[in-house]
Amino acid sequence: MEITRETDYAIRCVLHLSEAPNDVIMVDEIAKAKSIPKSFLSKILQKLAKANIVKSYRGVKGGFQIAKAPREINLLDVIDAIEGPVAMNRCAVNKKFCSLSSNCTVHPVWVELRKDVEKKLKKIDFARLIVSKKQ
Amino acid sequence: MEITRETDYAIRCVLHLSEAPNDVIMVDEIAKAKSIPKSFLSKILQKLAKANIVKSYRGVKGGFQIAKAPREINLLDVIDAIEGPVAMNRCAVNKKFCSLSSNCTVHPVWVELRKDVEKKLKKIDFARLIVSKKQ
DNA sequence: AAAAACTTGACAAATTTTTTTAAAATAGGA
DNA sequence: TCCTATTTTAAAAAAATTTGTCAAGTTTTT
Repeated sequence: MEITRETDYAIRCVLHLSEAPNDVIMVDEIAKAKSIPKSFLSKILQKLAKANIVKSYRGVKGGFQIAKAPREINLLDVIDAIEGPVAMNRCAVNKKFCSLSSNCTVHPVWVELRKDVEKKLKKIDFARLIVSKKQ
Repeated sequence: MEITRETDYAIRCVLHLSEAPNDVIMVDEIAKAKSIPKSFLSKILQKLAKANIVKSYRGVKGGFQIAKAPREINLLDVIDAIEGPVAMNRCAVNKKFCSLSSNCTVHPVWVELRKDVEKKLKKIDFARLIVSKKQ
């Protein structure tokens, strides 16, 4: 029941960009600052760009920049961008995965737990994560 | 952020055994009843046995039986037995995995979320899961 | 035109999950 | 007691997923 390495990297990356919202930063710099394999990070940034969390600029002087105010981005946004919908069990997203379907008494537990976790993750925005760093 | 297939199987299995606490049931029967690959289930049952959630009997007339009252076993017990300590991020269990260690502002979020999820899972015992089935 | 930097897709390595196979143990009967 | 069918146990193999790499292509600035 863990987030993946990829998601962890994505969060670090958004954190880095959030700390300098006005700067366009190269993949290489983020990779070094946050100890993330560069080519893997490139891919992650693509997903974040598609989710409109970061903007990309190509060519010389290119790089990535946060696409909106850090307080407008929360942990759930990033996790969703990378992993897709959060679920504890695949059947909590799509019931066809639940071979026992209708009479599965555990199913509702996953659904509720999922809602709970989502609610919590939505509360943590990146402005807050930066602030707590400065303390 | 999902539980594994293995954990899902383990829960179904404990559920099956909880429904007949006085019976010793063969792997094969559980496997068929709950749509779990038989040999994979064997492995899962070993882990459950080590965690003292089920008892095993070998030889002819052998099989598995629930080791304590269903109300004494909760979802967290089973997940812990299979996956080890629940964490959202590996660094929430052991800080040495967190390359950014001391100044990682996300770390406390995982720790708290973990506590939350554990608390919820601990509340769901198998007596309850059976009851809701009968309704 | 050349250099710098992102984009994309294919591929490879590592890890985890699932399945298969062979070994060990036991109840029960000859 | 000893054999055998039955069942668990354990190790190994296969499949799937995750993580990481690389190279060719595209865009932008100088």
